[in-house]
Amino acid sequence: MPWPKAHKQETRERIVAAAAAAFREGGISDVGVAQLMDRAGLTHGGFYAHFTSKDEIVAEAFAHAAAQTREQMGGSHDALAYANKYLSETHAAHPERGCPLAAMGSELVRGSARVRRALAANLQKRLEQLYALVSASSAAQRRWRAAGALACMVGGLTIARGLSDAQREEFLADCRAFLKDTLED
Amino acid sequence: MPWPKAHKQETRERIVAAAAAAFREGGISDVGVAQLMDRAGLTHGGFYAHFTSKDEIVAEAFAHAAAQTREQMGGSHDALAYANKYLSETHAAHPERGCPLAAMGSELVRGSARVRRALAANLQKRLEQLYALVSASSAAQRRWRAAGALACMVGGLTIARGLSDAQREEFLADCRAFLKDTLED
DNA sequence: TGTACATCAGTGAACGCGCGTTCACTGATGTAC
DNA sequence: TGTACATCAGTGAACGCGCGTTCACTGATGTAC
Repeated sequence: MPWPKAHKQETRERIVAAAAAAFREGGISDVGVAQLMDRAGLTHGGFYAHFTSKDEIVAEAFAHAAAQTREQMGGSHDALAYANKYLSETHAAHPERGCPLAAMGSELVRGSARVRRALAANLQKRLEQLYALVSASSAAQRRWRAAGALACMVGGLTIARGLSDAQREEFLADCRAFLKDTLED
Repeated sequence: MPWPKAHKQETRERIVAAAAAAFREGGISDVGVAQLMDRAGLTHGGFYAHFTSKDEIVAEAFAHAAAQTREQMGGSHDALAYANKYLSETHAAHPERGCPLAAMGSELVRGSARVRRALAANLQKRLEQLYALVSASSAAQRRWRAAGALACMVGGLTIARGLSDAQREEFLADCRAFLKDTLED
């Protein structure tokens, strides 16, 4: 065993992390294998020693980003704090380390079966995370509040990123006020 | 004047309409000039007699799609009817003739200055359209309800499109229930 | 402890392909007489 | 009314380029003796 056995696994994880950032920043179609390998400090030829295709790493990078976002948001004490953190200027300014649904949502939904499976699985986890945080008077209300709040966060952040500074600030503030008004009762 | 003077303008509009459908269906980066010209019934070489670059038609196609969506949604009598139509199975099944924010939102926000200008202008019109339909007890509440409802619709539809049939139906229904609960009072 | 060796992670040149864009051309058209 | 002509919308071959992917190789490593 000429190399430490954890070495290849570590490199693979480094590539996945680099891809997760690169795709969120530049989009899936517009970021090439060479770019993401460069970002991981490697040359493009080595990619296929770790992955069978670009599609494979798209699915893995998405799952990585989704897990990262879940962890970042996990510390929130209630749904409102969660939403305020998600719909913050900081999150809007840093797609490369933020929610992959907002950063590359419309590209993901056109993805392969593999990508869509990853999407469905991670969406489920995010809904459960929110479900545990929202207050409601019935299980049904709790479920639709989790779904609606997530939809509002993802759509709100996506749209906000397309706006100028002043417009973005107002739009994010309006989305936060909307959820505060809705979830607090 | 060897050709009817309206002819070129008509062809141009046909290309814009074809592009608006093609980009919403396949994404901006993944749809080429040749594909959208083919969809308009023309050969790719003629593209540059009408547009200076692909970027130019991205902005125009987005504006076209946004106007189309505004018209389609314009008949709604209140905000809830609007939301129900937007978050319908039909809309989810037909991105190519639906809202461009949901179909290609994450690609648009990374677009050129020209694309982002078109995005900001059309977002403003959509917010005004919703602003006129929502009920609220203050101007501020009215504004954030329009913004929040739009965010929820765009995010909800985008996410729904990535899910399997059964999951999608439930998620859309939850988003509709959320907005019904929120906007009706 | 030092050296020869086998392993395999990573390199970089090369592949066919489709992209956005250019341009010399073709041929359908309305006008002039 | 019929024909010659000028216009220019649309054609299709060609361009350089970067893409995803392949592969012969290099060289850093742990092991055997």
